[in-house]
Order: sequence, then C-alpha cells, then structure tokens
Amino acid sequence: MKEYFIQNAKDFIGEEVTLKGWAYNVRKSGKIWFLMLRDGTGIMQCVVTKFDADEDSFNIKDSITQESSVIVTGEVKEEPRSPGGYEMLAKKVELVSIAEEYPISLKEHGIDYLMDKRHLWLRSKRQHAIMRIRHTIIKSIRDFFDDRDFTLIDTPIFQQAATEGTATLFETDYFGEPAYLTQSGQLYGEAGAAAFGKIYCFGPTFRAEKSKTRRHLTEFWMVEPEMAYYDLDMNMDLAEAFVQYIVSQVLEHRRPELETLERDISILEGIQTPFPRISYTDAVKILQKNGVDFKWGDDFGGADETIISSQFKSPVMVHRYPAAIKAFYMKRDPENEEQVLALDMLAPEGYGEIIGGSQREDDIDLLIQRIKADGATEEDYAWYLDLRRYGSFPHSGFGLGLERVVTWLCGLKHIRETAPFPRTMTRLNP
RNA sequence: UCCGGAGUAGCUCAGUGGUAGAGCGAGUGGCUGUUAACCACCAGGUCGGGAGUUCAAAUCUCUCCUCCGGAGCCA
Repeated sequence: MKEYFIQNAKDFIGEEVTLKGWAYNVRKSGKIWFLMLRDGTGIMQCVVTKFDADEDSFNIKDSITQESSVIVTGEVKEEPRSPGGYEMLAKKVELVSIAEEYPISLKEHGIDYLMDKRHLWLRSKRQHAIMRIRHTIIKSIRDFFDDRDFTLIDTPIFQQAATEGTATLFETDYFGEPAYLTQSGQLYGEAGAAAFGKIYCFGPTFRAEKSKTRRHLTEFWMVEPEMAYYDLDMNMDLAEAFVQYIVSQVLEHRRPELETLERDISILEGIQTPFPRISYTDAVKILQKNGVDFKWGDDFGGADETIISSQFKSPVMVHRYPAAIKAFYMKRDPENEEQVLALDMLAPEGYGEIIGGSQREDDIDLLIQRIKADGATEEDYAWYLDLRRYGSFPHSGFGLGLERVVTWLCGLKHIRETAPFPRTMTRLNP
C-alpha cells in the first residue's frame, strides 16, 4: 500500500488507502459518524457507517476521544459536502491509543493557557499553518543564498563580548569565566567574508532586554549575509531581491495556509521590486509632514516606523542614519561625517523593522576611533581589527529577523506564535 | 524599569454590598450527511493569596503574587 498523506488526497481518488493520525474532532449521529482525522499534513473527514465498516470499527464511536490516535482504511472520494472537498469512506477503523480528556477544545482559549499547552497547541490548524509558512520562509532563505554561491558559516553562540555595546546579554558560566549568548554573528561573518567572499550565518540569537511587546522574543533566529566588495547600494539590491524572493515563495507554496490565517493575500501580491529607498533625512521629513515632533538625530520608535512604512505598498529601505544612533562598525558616509552607510528595511502594514544592515567600516583608524568612543579598547576587538590589518576590503551585510518576517507574512498580531516554542520574558516552559 | 488592564466551574466569560451564573468541554441517553453538528438530562466552585471595613464582601480598602497590553531598546 502506498504511503499516503492528506495533503495529497487528490492523487488518491478512488483508491483504498490507510491513514494514520489523530482524531481532530468527532461528530456522531445514530448510525453514521464523522471522524475529522489529522495526519500532520492536513485534516480529512472520514465517514464511518454500519454499512461500510465492520461492527468493531463502527463501535469505536463510543470510546474515541479528541486526539485519540487512529488508523483508518477506506476509499478516498471527492465530496463537496466535506470540508476540504475530499473524504474517506471507512472500511476499518483501529484505535491505537485513547486520549485522555484533551485540554484544548475547538472553542476559544486565552493566550496564556494556550502557551502553557504549546506542545499540544501546535496541533491546531492555525498553529499548523504558521509553522508551515515558517518552514517555507526558512527554506527560501537557505535556497536564496545557496543559489547565489554564498557559503554557510556557522558563528558561535557562546561569545566573550557583546557585538554592539548597548544590548543586554544573557550571561552564562563558562568554566568559571563569564560568557554571553550571541546577539549577532556579524563580526564573525566579516571574517568569513574575507575567507569565502560571500557568506551567511543563520541561527538563534539572544537578547536579555526586559521588553514585553508583541515584537520581541528573548530567543529568535536571524540570518546574516556578509559580502566582500559590496557597497551600500549593492547591499540594498541584495536585501530587496532576498525579501521579494521570500514573499514569492510563500505565495507560491503556502496559499492554503495564508487562507487559513485569513491573511489578505492581495497585499502580499502587491509587493514588487524595486523597493522604495529613502534616506533617514527624508524619512524625518515624512514624519514631520505627518505632524510628528521629530528631531534629526533621534531614532525611530514603533509608531514612527508605522508612519514611514504606511507611505508605501512594498517594504521601504531607509538608509544613511545618524552615526550616533548606530553601531560602531558601520562605515562613515564619505559625503557626510554625521551619518553612516546603514540601512533598515521596514515591512508594510506597521510590522516594523525586518532588516538592519550596513556597509562596514574598512578604515582601521576610523574603526579604532569608534571603538574607543564606545568605551572599549583595541584589545577587546583584537581579532576583528586583524580583518582590517590583513587585506582590508569594502564589505557589507545585513541581518533579517526570521520571526518578524513570519509575523508580517502571516499577518499576526503577536510574534510569539511564530516560534514553535517561543521564549519571552515570562515564558521558559514548555 | 515605567504606565495601563485583568485574575470567578476544566475552558471562555457575565455578575458593583444581600442564597454562585451562562455557553462550551466532561458524563448519560437520542439521531444515517454532520460542518466549532444538534436535542434532552446531569455533575462540576477555597470567586488569585493574605489582611481590613461591614450585620453581610466575588463586589469596597490595603498589600502581595501572576498574567496581558503599551513605552524604552531592538531583529
């Protein structure tokens, strides 16, 4: 017998198949009952009647409970009355295990209750759709860079010091010495770019900031490409092609899941390259035109980002930020000492920053100046400075926050649903 | 850390000083085309913890705890 998955039901019409899964829901009538069976790829309505199934199979209706594991054998049919358009007429039903009373009913539950049951909540339709979209986004990320001859360079999760002085890091005891969980692989990525030309790292990152908002996790995944001999414009070219590719892959492969989430797909279809590019200075003008009391030199808050991004249908790239509000490694703009060759990409619909990047400072003297201005020493960044000593080169890169992109593309209100087991300030279990 | 909001049945909630409620879920029975099925019956409570006011507190006051939302910071 062929291997069979519910998502491929249309390939099995008229055939007898065996379906192994769990009871999503059961509706009983006198001499007929309907089993909504979940197999991990979808949900299939199985019809069990006294005519078509044997007596033992039929009587399972008296003992089966929500999420009991079952194996059903029967013929796949097209059936307009069935949710999904297909159903299975059961000949045989086997109970593998009877589930105890399942804590997640098909009715509404509060977010904290559901997060306590996250290991079970993942089985529900909505979470299933989100995780499959997340999967497609991750695959798109890898495919995009792999297809462009980027080499994957994994960067360490234990790090001795902060990448950017300001962020609060998680400290661990590393054989008696303090070590910190990484907040970025970027500095290591630059070493990789000098060795391999174009690289990316993709892994978990950690922020210990006590932020409780819909946009923050303490543990999230970030992909960070780094490219030798790329300037700011080339960096932005790559960033927009990258995001456009992710959007197109989700639209191509995850339309049913977007529909499950009731995402407005037309908004995603309206995203097109080239993405708008505006300077920080122009972004400030947009804010001022919209009545925001904003001074050149301040950083944008969430509300400011929403105003700026709402001017455009596609993600907008804001470039050339004030040096004072950006990291020490960003290259100074040769045309204006006050600003650096940075870029942020803001997603539409108020979803905020999904990419932050820059051309990197390749002049060792200027870099040392910035390091000292941050209160650090040359010794702190000894190996990083070596990259400028031994064949310095223009290079650029950016970081994209995976969960922020999942939130945006799924149209979610909160980032915590985008990770299988999210970590927030108040959530370490399950 | 700061500013708001919430905590009542397994779940989601109503209940503003006078006998603790509903829907769903669980249980029992019925039903051959159900769509979060439906109908009938039924069980289920330390009203977040502690203290106070009052003849009387889920309800008013104080305090603690937990969670939610937002700000700052960031991806």
